[in-house]
Amino acid sequence: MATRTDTLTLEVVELIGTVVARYHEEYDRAAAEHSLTGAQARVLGLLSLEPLPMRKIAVRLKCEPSNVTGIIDRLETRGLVERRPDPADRRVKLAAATEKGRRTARELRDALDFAREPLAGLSDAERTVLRDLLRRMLGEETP
Amino acid sequence: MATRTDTLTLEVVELIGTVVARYHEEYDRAAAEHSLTGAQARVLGLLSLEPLPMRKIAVRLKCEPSNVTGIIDRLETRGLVERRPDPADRRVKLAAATEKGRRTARELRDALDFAREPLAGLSDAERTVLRDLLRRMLGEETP
DNA sequence: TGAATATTTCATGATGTCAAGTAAATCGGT
DNA sequence: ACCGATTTACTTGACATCATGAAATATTCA
Repeated sequence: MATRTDTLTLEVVELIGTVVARYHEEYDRAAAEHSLTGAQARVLGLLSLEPLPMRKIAVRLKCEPSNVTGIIDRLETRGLVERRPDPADRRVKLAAATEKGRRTARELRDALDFAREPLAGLSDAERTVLRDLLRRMLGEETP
Repeated sequence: MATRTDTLTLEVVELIGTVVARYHEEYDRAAAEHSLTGAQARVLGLLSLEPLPMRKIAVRLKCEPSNVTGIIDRLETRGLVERRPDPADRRVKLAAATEKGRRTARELRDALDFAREPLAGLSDAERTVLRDLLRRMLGEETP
């Protein structure tokens, strides 16, 4: 592969590493302000959009379902999430954000300036270019 | 801030989220192939470049020094890392990759195709643009 | 000598895996 | 349509890793 070790590629790889690190710092910082861990914040964010069965949360998180049990337990203890039965399947438990949970998720989103604030330094045209390059890098087609 | 909620910005933010997720998948997968955790692989990568005092590892990882003790313990048990005294300061212990550790780190690096392989779809000019946009996003100046 | 620094140990909690267990749905053969 | 076997969803328990914070030890520095 011709692109493996040239300086330019390595530079981009390194920059992406920095982006990843910066992203996590911001995310964990915002979560910690609400006394949440990164995993809890992530799940709360998912559930603020729609209730989900435990199993689907595990798929989204790419972890074992047994792990989700604990995360939901801790969010439920704090009144941010509740378990509901699924009327269509009695095996399933739906985890749903409470009103308090949705409020927290909204505050969390607003605090997540990581990619918004630094992006302000780029013009619209530049952001468009960046978007398209990232899309192609991720293997999506530009629609 | 004018850039907070426009569609373009949110798209870019989402793409960056995807990049972060993809990066971790690749990293953890590559680490797991050598029976290493993400944290262990990261530390081993650092130490394959140069020996470091425990304290500096903690700074790089942005965690408590007491945490590093355990990570180095586990790498040392597997013969990938060794602790050496610092001749200049007897309080300090230098963690250094062993020959086996350096070999593992090299294999790990070679397996880390995350950002290299997908980058192959971009031309040199595009990669240059991407590099410069990422740099500016991260607040570095283009030298 | 006294304060600061580097590391470790211990207690604790969150996250992750895996194996086993319970409950409910679904499938296949009669 | 029925019933036993399998699959699916979730929880529990045991265990490893990662992370923090407080306290202990050893060494350096002012």
